[in-house]
Amino acid sequence: MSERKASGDPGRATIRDVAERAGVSVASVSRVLSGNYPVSDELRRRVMKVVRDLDYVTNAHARSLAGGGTPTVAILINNITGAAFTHVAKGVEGAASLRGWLSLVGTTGDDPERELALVNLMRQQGVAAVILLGGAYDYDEYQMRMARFARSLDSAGSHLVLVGRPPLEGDVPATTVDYDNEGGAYAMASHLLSAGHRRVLVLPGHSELTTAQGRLRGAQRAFEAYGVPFDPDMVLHGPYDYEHGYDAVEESLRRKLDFTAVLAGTDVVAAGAMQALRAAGLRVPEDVSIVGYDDIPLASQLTPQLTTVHVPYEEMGRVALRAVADRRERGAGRRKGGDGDHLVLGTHVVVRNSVQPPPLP
Amino acid sequence: MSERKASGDPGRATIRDVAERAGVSVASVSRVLSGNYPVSDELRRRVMKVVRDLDYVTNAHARSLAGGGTPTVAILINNITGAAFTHVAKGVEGAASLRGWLSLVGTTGDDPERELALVNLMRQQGVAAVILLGGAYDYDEYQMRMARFARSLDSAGSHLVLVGRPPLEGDVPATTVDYDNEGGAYAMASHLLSAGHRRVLVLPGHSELTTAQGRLRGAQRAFEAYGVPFDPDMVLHGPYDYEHGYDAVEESLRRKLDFTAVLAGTDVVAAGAMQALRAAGLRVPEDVSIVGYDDIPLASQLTPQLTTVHVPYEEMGRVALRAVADRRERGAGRRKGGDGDHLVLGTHVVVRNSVQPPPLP
DNA sequence: GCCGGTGCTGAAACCGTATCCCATCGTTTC
DNA sequence: GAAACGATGGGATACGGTTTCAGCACCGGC
Repeated sequence: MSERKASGDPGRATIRDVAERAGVSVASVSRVLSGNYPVSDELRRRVMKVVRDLDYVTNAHARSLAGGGTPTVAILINNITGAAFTHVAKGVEGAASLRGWLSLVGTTGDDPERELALVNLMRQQGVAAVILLGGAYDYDEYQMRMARFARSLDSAGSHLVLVGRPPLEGDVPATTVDYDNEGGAYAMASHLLSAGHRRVLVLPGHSELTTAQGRLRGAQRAFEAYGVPFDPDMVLHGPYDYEHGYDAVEESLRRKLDFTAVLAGTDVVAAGAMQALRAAGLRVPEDVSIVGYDDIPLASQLTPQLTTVHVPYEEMGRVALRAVADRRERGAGRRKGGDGDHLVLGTHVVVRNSVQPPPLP
Repeated sequence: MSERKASGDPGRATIRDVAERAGVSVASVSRVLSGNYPVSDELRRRVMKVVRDLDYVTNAHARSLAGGGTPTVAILINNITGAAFTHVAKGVEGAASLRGWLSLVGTTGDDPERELALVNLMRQQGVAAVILLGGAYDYDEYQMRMARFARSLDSAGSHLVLVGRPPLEGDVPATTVDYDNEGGAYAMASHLLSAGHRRVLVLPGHSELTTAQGRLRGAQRAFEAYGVPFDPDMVLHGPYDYEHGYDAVEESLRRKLDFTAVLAGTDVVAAGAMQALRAAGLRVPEDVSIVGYDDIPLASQLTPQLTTVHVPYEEMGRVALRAVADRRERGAGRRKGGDGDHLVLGTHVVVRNSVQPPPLP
């Protein structure tokens, strides 16, 4: 019948196939499908029947090349099995699909090379925005690297969004969605101090990670506010994982450090710490109190349930996507820094059962 | 200079801009960038310089429209914050990016409507494969629905991969990557039985979920093999979450059910069960033993560490992607069912500290 | 010195869709 | 009854690349 292709047609059906079979023009099919142009009922019926018969779907690449197309956002995350930031991804994804947007997910595995490659890949895809999730390492290079990303994406009509990282300095075209990291740590430490604890083991995280730095600062400020001396020897840095929590507490006990509470940088770290205390025969919270940070589901599943800082991760994801959508609607207009490009969400302490006043000596 | 665009060029640079500025043809730029055709060093240098100056990246849509383009796989998952199947996603993503492939992630939220919409969306994107993650509900409709997906994707040059679901019946163009679900449950139950337990509370999961059905069958077979009567009253169905584990055990204790062990359908369910036992003043494993399923990180972070069934989730993801890549390389040739389109990976029991012989009466 | 390669480059033809612009046809208005 | 008009349909072009095909320059061999 058709001279373009043999009957055993292997590839997918095109809009031309539909037009031909329905006996109408290609333009009409396009109009029926996108529905942004008046079409007679008769034509619509004819076209839709063929569309169903052929199980036709439009080619998204061709569509977006021709100007249409569904907007897409890229989510770049360190580790998709990680606890906290997958909730941000969920928030972004949910908000995106609510608007009919698509989301691409890439994992960087903490590798700057891979991060660069992914940003470029996403730029090729013409994404509406690249959303970078998770705390960053505060190397000197970080600012420059991100600034380069931001400008590069911006000049390609895209946009960089940083979630859970510190904002970029200077006049860089990027949006930051942040939470009150330091404030949460301040409140959490205050909670311990007001319960009477004075000797606190602090496990803020990796010393070069921006979130760890903020959490440590918050804790220090709380100590100052309470007039309690802050002992640097009680601070143990390390990764945000279970093993670090376990090892740090084990080590501290071995070194006979004197503490009545543990301020963990993360709920997972707190879980490890709790396990180590228990292995040493200490009770939580009767002998030692523990607090975490993040308020992931695990926090309420531990025994005892963990007092921790709630971070609105999913909300942050939604906010990030809204920021992208907003800026796209009003034409990415004037920026000039400081505008609405740094959004900070609040945190708060969730009191559960892992804190008690310290035991009498 | 150029008559095509004004100097304030807002959009991204095109290959034509590069060609013009380098004083060469569009074809040459394309050849330099894709590198699949001989080009003189001089030309390459000239082009690459302009590419760097303009920070140019090729338009992925145009590229894939013209035939080239990087292959993309779609990962469809119920809940990106879920525990087990995110590891599959990680496996897929890792294997994909190792080959330079891209991965799209969509979440279905257990909604068949959304699943349908996403499959169509992915079909529009021209993905190499759609990988569906997680157990399925065994409604009558399931087989037909999946078969339709499979054929639809197949005819569009794509492919359906089911991970952690039962394979489709009949001659359907789909690949299934599965694990020995029933075998794992059999081994796990045997472990409890051989420790001397006879009264076991079984929390297999939602009764219509295929994975739950398999786990229940495996347990039953083990009881039969040991000649131990299987009491249906000791089976409590429910979702795979912490709350269900907690509530089921609480309820069982209230009803004064007599049991010395809990066989949970999931590590998370086991965690909930453990918490409930402890809340009732029972010790694990001295008074009651508990086992889980999945071997997610949580399992080794509980106190006591959980004896469970290891499922090679991440490996399954890698295997799924390899299957897609293989079939694409050898041209998706002959199928005719049964070929290599059902891959089963093994499971094994991981013995930790949550099982002891039952206490003497 | 001429002819046939060889090695690279350029022009043009697509890929599949959206949309601008024009043609057509049935109505309404004077 | 003619002209103007609104409502639709069709043809052509653009989107940004890849790839085929042809062409040009330069080379060696006879």
